[in-house]
Amino acid sequence: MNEMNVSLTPTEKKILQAATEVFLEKGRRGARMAEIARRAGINKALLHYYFRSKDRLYLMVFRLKIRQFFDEIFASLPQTDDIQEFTRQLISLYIEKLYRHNQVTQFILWELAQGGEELRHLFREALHGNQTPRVQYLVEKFRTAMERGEIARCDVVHLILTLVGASLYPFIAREVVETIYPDVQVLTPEFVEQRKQEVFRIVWNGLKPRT
Amino acid sequence: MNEMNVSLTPTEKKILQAATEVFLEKGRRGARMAEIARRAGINKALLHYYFRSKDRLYLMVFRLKIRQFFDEIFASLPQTDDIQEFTRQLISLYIEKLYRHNQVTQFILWELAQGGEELRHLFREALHGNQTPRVQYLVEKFRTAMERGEIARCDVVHLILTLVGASLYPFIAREVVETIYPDVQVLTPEFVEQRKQEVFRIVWNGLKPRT
DNA sequence: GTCTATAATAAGATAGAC
DNA sequence: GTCTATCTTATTATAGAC
Repeated sequence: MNEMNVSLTPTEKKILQAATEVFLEKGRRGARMAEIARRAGINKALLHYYFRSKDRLYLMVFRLKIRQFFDEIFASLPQTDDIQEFTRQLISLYIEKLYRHNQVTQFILWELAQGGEELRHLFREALHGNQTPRVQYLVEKFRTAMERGEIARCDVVHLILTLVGASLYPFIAREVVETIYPDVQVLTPEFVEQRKQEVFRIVWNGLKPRT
Repeated sequence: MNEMNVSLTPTEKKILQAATEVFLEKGRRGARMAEIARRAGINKALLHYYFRSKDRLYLMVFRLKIRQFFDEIFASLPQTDDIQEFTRQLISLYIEKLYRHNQVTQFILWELAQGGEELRHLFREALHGNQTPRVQYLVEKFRTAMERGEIARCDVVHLILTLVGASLYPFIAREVVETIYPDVQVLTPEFVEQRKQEVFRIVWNGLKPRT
């Protein structure tokens, strides 16, 4: 689950591993090259030999993780034509990925806190690049269902904001949530399953055709 | 809207103002004392004269803002006994505060990214201190309504996670959201009103008694 | 490729004059 | 209270030997 891309030398892998850890814990600015070197079992000079600067190293780590995350999601989009089932599986997939790629949610948090510039960059790239068909597939799916009257006409943007916000929040605010509700353990299969069901229930309530 | 507490000297106010700006932009570690001093129109020595260290200054700024935020919310909790109306007003109040105290959401983001230690501290303080009655007022309100059958029995924790997540997300991911949906402007009265309605609609769907 | 040593500078904190 | 000058340490980055 933690492998970096193959076709990297063992040293590069060690560095990326260590860098990931430190950037996650301390953030882009708070991270220290010396600590990354220490955890990778090498020295600072070698970091610069391989990645030239702290900034380049950060971008390498960050983009690798985020791309991997979204690639996995788009690679396994549900195929069913039943829009209710599609929605259920989509939410389940998204929350499952948030759960399994916990590092990614942490990176997203850091990025958002800094203004999200790198995230915007990646999104623009994805939207203008070869990800476009996959993104459009999603939008088309809902648009078609809406035209067919299989789901209610509604503001799709707000619905997506609700879906993403409700899914993401427990993972990014994990420590706080677990403090306020001591019997909640976010990173457990049980909680994740409950969350999938709850988000689907609430989103589908907002989608299903008015009767 | 931006005033710091009164009973502060003009210099202290200037410092807190400047510190707030810089900590918001750069985060706790990324912020530079020299820049805070420059924006406050003074020099570094004076910062330490008033606040002893960067850490103390940060905590002062952070706690001031967050306390003010939650105090305002708890001070104006809706009073109605109609649970539907109560829920509507509660969501409206929360989103309105997120909108008006945009700096607070930014601080919350930074804090969460760092693991939320300071936030946890404040919550524990609030839960064990004189805020307890107000917090319990909220919980009791929903519990009572549930016992009376005015709302469906459901997992209140998940409902609150949905409420908070759906409300908070557009504000913390503003830059990204506005990149993906170029016609959305989060910090406008129009969007804020739409969001209030949407979150209420979706939450109430999850609350209203099964028929 | 990997290391040691060191440069160059950035940053928090303080001393001491006024 | 406020300033200038300075200390001390941390930190990124590089030079140069092996």
